[in-house]
Amino acid sequence: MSKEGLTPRQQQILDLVRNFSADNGYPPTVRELCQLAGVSSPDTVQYHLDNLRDKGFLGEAKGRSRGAQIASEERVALIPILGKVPAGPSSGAYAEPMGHVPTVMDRGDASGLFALKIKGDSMESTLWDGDTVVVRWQETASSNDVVVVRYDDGEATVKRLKVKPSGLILVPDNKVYEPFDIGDGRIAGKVISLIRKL
Amino acid sequence: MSKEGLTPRQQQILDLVRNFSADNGYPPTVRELCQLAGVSSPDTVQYHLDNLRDKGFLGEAKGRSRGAQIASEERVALIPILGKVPAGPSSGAYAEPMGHVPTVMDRGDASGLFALKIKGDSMESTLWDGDTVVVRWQETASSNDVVVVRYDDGEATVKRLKVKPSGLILVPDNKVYEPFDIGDGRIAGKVISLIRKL
DNA sequence: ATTGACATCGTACAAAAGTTCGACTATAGT
DNA sequence: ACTATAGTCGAACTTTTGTACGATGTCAAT
Repeated sequence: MSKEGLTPRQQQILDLVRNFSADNGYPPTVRELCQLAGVSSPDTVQYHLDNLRDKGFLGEAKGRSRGAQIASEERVALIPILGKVPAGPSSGAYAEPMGHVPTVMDRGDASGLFALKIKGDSMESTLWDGDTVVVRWQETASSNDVVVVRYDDGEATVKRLKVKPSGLILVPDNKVYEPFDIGDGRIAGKVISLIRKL
Repeated sequence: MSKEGLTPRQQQILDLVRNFSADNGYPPTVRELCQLAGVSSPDTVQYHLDNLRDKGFLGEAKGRSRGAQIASEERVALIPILGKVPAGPSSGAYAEPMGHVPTVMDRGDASGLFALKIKGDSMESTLWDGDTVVVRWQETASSNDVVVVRYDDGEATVKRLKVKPSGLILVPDNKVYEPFDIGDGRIAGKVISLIRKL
């Protein structure tokens, strides 16, 4: 549990696991690690693996093949990039999205997340054309949150939310555009993160 | 090779592999997929796996346990977040970084990449305090590239580069600060991508 | 009616892989 | 000297796991 004080050997084994996983897409076996680390006995590696698990650097997958998986805080989920905003979190079971965005699974799982490509300049200075945003499914949000709003015709838009007594207002960060009432739109999610290629 | 025309069943199996991998940190075994897909014969799953490999959706790891790894274009590498810019790409063998940033391995591997946390407002409007940037190790860059410059005392800075006949100029995007000569600094890398939590 | 793609089944087998055991070495602290 | 920690070894054992085989069923097109 300590998360502190890895011996040099443990550090090395952990790095080996990380690199192997990144290179191959799956963790190494005990014996593959033997080779990589230059030791001859599987038990030697197993010994270090057990310690790394105890300290929380590896997930609890003892007994399974290639069970030397990196701990979940460091693990990564691929969240789908949706072209349009679909009906809801549970939809689109087997539909192929535009691509995937890797996200660290900091707090629990990533099943409530999706990504969108930004088109247009209505949120300019905050969000640029071509940016990718990560969105969490939620039907309510607070003032100044950047939200995804879905309309019945399937169209979706990303705007900054203002909660007024009169109702919900959507304001484009780009001053060239005018704020407008949400109308029959509904909040689909909140933008929590931005990825931009420079 | 076609990458097109997945049958519904193949689509489902592929999704199962993706979800399992994201949940567990390693791909499923043939028999685990049997359960997930609701079929009883390992050969049925194997049959679909072979097809998915042929079409390029899965990597070539036939014969190995848990060899149903997602194709490398969709795979992810964890690149280290370095507090300070170290000596070079080959350094810091077993040093533990501040954290990791997931990145899709679009073009080959991600070993030439690292990440930095932005501090200060000198690049404001482009880069905000707290942003994480992904940097590719390289010692040269072009005008208008955002670069990481390293000084002999170990200090590093992120600025926009201007190549002038008189030499290299570093210009902060924030107009409050003045451009200055690179001095004895050297280019360590180029900022290629930006990740911002909102 | 027949062909071909798609999909499945159950069984069997050989290789891969996690685990365990007892013993051993080296180092540092008490 | 004694002891605890870290690390290693090699062999044996038990599952797990990928693979192969032969047979069957469905459905659409020819």
